[in-house]
Amino acid sequence: MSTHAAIAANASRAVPGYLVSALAISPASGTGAAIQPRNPADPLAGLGHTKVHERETTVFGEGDAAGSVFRVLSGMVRLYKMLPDGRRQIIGFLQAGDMMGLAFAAQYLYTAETVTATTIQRIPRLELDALMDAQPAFARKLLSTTTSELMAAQDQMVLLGRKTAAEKVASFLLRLSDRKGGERTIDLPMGRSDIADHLGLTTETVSRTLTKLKSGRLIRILAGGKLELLDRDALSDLACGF
Amino acid sequence: MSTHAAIAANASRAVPGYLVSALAISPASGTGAAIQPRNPADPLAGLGHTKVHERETTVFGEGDAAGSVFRVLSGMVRLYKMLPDGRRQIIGFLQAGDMMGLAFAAQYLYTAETVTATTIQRIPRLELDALMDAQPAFARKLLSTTTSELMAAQDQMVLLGRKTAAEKVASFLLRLSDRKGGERTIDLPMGRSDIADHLGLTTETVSRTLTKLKSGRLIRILAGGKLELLDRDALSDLACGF
DNA sequence: CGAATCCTTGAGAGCGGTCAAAGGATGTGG
DNA sequence: CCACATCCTTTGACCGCTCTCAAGGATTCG
Repeated sequence: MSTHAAIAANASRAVPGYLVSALAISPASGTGAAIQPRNPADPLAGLGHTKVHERETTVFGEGDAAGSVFRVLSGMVRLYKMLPDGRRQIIGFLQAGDMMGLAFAAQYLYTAETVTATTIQRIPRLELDALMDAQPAFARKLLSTTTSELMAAQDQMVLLGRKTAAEKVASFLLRLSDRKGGERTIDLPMGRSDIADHLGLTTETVSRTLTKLKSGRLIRILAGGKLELLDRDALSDLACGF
Repeated sequence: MSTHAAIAANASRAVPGYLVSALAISPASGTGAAIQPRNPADPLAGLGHTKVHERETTVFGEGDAAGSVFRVLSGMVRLYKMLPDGRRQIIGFLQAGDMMGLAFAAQYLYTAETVTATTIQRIPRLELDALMDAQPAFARKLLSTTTSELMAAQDQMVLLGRKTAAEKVASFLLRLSDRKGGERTIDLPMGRSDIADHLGLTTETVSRTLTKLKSGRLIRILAGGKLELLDRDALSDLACGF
């Protein structure tokens, strides 16, 4: 019951991640805090094996045989699909608490790469299945979380299909902020080309748009890949509701 | 009980939520065949209430209180989200077997309108919850279907973010065909502006692109909103794998 | 500290959007 | 059953947002 309430609360985040197949089990998700590997309230705690991956390395590739699901405990991961000629679409950025590889398919349908050094829990499918059998409530939890991801994916469709470059970038920054609980200062550990491939733009357009937001005093770009939101209301207007 | 917890938590959303998922429960989906209301192999058979909706009518609107989920038994429905200034993104077109309104949110996150006259089964959330409690396998089935929807949503992100107009239209036509089991002749009951708002284009661009495909002998436009795929291989090359 | 990588900025081009109007299809009333 | 009105589609001309190509500058990492 308390577990269910917690999940429902996560599922109802005003602006959940833009991640895919991402499962935010822990209420600490998104605050930058890492998931604790051994938490009695976490059904996945202790399952599988946990490993630290270096920055800019591949966790699994599109088309690889899919035997496990993964959960990010700390750090950041990007998921993407590529067209034959190299065009790339980043499906989402995963942070602490998010899951990936959940599809019921024989192969992974996207590539997962670390952006920063990342701690990842690898859980064999069989263990996850066993957990769902043992705890039917867990299967419902997974359903709820997957549905939230689907909602986020639909928001992303609106962004990609109908928003201008400035609206896309503003939406992206606000999402990152909301994910950190609405903080003014956010991390941008990923490069401009990652942002571009997530928003359906080019690196040049992302850079130009950020410069424009900076000139308009809506944001301030800080050292170390950080960024401060100076005028959240103006950004929100620009974003057209994420 | 679990339902109560979910609803209470959802009611506390700071921002009206966004949408939901579409699922294909029936293997007969997309063949044009209608779902049978009383099929012993269908766990949803006989649940809720079934009604025929006229063409171009609203089933539910974004923001409406969400008390039921719906399943399309025959006909076609479009799901869309709108930006404040009227820009529209069609999330998807639903056919026989597809479900909508599945999000665990207090409000529907998108609008559902019929394209053609459509038979729709309305199932109260409480009945669906009861079914999941009674048949854990059904919850797993819903999870599997929702995951498939998520994969489709990710393909759509690639389409919207990285494909050209011609690639978008070719992908769209091939998807419709595949949904009908790969038939050469497909139905296009929706208007050009519906297609445009699904692909992130304008009606003019959709029209021009179809004309170009017609000139290139890749397709043939038939009377009554039908279309024939003349060169599936060429379309497939164009589409870059959907 | 040095070198590679990434970011920013500029100039110009092109794809798709906008505006406009003619051509067809659909549906309704006479 | 036909005439007319309305809506949708198609086509054309032009525009502008974003992309492409290019180069200088900043940052990061080994």
